[in-house]
Amino acid sequence: MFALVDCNNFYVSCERVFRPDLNGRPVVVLSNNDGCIISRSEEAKQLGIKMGEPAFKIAAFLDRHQVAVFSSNYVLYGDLSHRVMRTLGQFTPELEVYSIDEAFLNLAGLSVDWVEYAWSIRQTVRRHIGIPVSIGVAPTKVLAKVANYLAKKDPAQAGVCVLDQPGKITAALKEFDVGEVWGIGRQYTKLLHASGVYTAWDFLQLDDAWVRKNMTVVGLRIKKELAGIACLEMELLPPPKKAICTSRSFGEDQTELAPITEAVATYAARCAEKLRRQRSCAGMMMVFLHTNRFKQHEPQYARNLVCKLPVPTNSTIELIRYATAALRMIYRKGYRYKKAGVIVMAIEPEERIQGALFDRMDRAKHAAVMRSLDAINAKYGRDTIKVASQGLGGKWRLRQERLSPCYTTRWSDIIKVAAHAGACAHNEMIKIKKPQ
DNA sequence: TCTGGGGTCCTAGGACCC
DNA sequence: TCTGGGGTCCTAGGACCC
Repeated sequence: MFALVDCNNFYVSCERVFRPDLNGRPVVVLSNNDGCIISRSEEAKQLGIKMGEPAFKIAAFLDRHQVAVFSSNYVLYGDLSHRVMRTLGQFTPELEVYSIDEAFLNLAGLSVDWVEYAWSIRQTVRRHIGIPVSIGVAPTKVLAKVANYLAKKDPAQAGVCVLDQPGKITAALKEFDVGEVWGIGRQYTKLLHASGVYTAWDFLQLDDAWVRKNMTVVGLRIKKELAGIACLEMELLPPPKKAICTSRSFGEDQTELAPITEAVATYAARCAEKLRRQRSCAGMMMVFLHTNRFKQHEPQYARNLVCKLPVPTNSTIELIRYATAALRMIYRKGYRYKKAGVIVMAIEPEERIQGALFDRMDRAKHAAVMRSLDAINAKYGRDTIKVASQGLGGKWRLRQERLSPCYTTRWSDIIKVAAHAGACAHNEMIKIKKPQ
């Protein structure tokens, strides 16, 4: 049996952990640059606010309904996610962290009552971290996803759904929209509807050969999993990434090369950090730059440049050098740029890179410098030491006008609890003071 | 004024190898 | 009528996930 544990409205729930006054109120979290709605509380969903909606289009609506709006605070969400995962690890020998807010637990070998076990997981996470979760339990990962979906949607399930009997599974699949099945996206849904397939149960009745032909082996695997045959294994260690991308929209449109160079240097530095964290080097790099495609009346320009590096590297200094050189080659004056990014590819393990005969870089020295840089920044905070071309900040940086404090990761943001004189008279033992 | 960011897997077809 | 057999690597495009 597998359990899928999924945090409810995760980003919103993170914001509420330290703001209990927001419980029962509509709350939303915005994407980077305060662009789109990416997380909604139940109350916000009930108001009809849609996922992915651009915030500026519904600004007046949000105001009118007194919706609490937050910029995304990934430092906070990442930290709370770690804490949730650590707690989940106590309930299984095999934990797969599937995303920032989801994990699979392998329950094989446990002889427990599934419903009770799921309940205790739920209550423990709630008590330790303050985040509500939904739990689906079933014999395969895809079925666990189905169960999780039901746990979330059906209030009668109260956050837990166990599909452990063939009869229960069949009954669930007969009611289950095929488009909600994990791995079946918009295109396949369209295709299936055209073939008269509307529920997960209908899908199970299809011929294997048809599924294989029209939906590749991926579709076939989903079908087997729905039939209760486990094809997807637990992935206990995240495999190293094959490509790493760092890209951002600018806080404001940019026209000059200098600020864009700072941005691209910063993105390259982030890519280098990510490479070093997984102990690998990149052999190729792509830099891209484009204008705002939504502004159709303005001249549009989009270009990218791929370059092969002489020797695979994860040195911030070297990656910045190539990235800014590539940028100079694709930058054209006379456009209003919205976004740029750096992608590193052809990634190989650090200890297995192919040298070059005429390489004149002192790679050992770079590696030593990077180790120091990482150690200092880990201790004193990101970018305590950085390469000068990254700049000291500018209008290209993200707009984050409604950022919450980093309650759990920054000394100055930790909540202060102060006892007030005469508190008892006011029947108010403690008062929580919000940091600015 | 204003529209996110970061990934994976699979297939088909072409070029090439012995 | 028929044309050898067995491979790899790379790319572009399409699907999906959070």
